[in-house]
Amino acid sequence: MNDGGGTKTRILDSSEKLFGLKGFDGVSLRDITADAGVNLAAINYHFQTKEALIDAVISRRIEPVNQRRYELLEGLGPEPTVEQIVEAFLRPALEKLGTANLGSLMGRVMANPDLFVDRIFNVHFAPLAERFIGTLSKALPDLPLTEVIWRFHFMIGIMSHQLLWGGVIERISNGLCSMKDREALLQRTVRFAAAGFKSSER
Amino acid sequence: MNDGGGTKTRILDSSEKLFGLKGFDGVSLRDITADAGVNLAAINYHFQTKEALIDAVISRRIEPVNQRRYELLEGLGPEPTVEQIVEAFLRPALEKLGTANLGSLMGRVMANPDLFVDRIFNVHFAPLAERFIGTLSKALPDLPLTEVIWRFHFMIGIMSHQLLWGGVIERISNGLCSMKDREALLQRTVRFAAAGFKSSER
DNA sequence: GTCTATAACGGGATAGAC
DNA sequence: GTCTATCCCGTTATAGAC
Repeated sequence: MNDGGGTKTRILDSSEKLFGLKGFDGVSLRDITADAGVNLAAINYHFQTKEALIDAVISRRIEPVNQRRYELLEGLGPEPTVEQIVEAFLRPALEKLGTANLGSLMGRVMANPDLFVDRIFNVHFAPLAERFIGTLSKALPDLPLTEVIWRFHFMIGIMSHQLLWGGVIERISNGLCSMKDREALLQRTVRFAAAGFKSSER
Repeated sequence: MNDGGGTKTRILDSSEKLFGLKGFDGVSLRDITADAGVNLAAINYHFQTKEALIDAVISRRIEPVNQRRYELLEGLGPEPTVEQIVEAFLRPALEKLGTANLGSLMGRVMANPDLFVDRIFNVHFAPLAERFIGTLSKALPDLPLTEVIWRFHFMIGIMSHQLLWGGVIERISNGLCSMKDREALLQRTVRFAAAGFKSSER
């Protein structure tokens, strides 16, 4: 249950949690009102439609994360290493999405390309992706742009999977892999992805 | 539309296609009957419930892929390289899942951990994962088992994302990245993942 | 095995009082 | 802004004729 903040915020918080847990189609507006302790009509009053609610839930979290990515990238100096660029991209996702169910929420977004490629990806991610791909290209001058883009997608795949499976990864690894130490997880991921980026083209 | 094979096969084929395109919750039994050209009651006759239909759709495709993975792994000889092991895992996914919408179907599975971790993952993937992780551990004797498992998950993430976003990746990269040359894509993915596996632990 | 018809239910959205 | 009550639609599943 969720009883902090105003009605609108409580709706967003509960939606975020439930969407992350069960997917967008898997959660009804009635599920949300029950969790948020608000009336069904309040959702339509504040957000008109379910689709608009979904967009509001996502946008509220994407922008701070991407803002932080820009900040970290710009704080790197003129000739950043691949490791630093990769970390600038991944750290905010683990930091800001680490609490609550934001991780699985973003995982749900990445898991629905057809649904979000126009509404979310092209709006919120495309400019950011271009910026990071450009910076990576400079740090990897021998790698063709096409190859950089592919590898950027590989990195996004690692991140999405981590966000989605974070909740069960400890269980299916018999307790060996824990998400608790986020800094260690980040460094582990950065090493893997950076090594991939720096590998020879053939 | 789909008009080959018997009723049961047509239902499976259409389900596979539509589930891949729109997700399990996003497709109604009526969508399936319309595409398959069969009657609504035929689904209940052959599969009883929607959940059982989903499981049947998935199981029909998972086992041949995993069988091929075992075959490739066993064909490698006593001391395979990391590249060879990674390729043995990834190739069947791209080969057998390359046609139709099998790719996005498997992506949907990987995108729903809570739904499938018990029904699918633990049943079909767990033994396979253990086998591959063991083989990778032998090829990477200095890497702790925990680290091998983490990196195995990173690889799965790359694969899942590729399966899910394959359909839109060409569009969002302005035509630069194409899924058409599957062999090139496979080699590109193997290089990236193998480099990640072989990177130093810290 | 395959159809029509329908039951039984839950979904999103809205009207209108307060 | 928040409530109750309700509309209307699509959903899964089933009954029963053929």
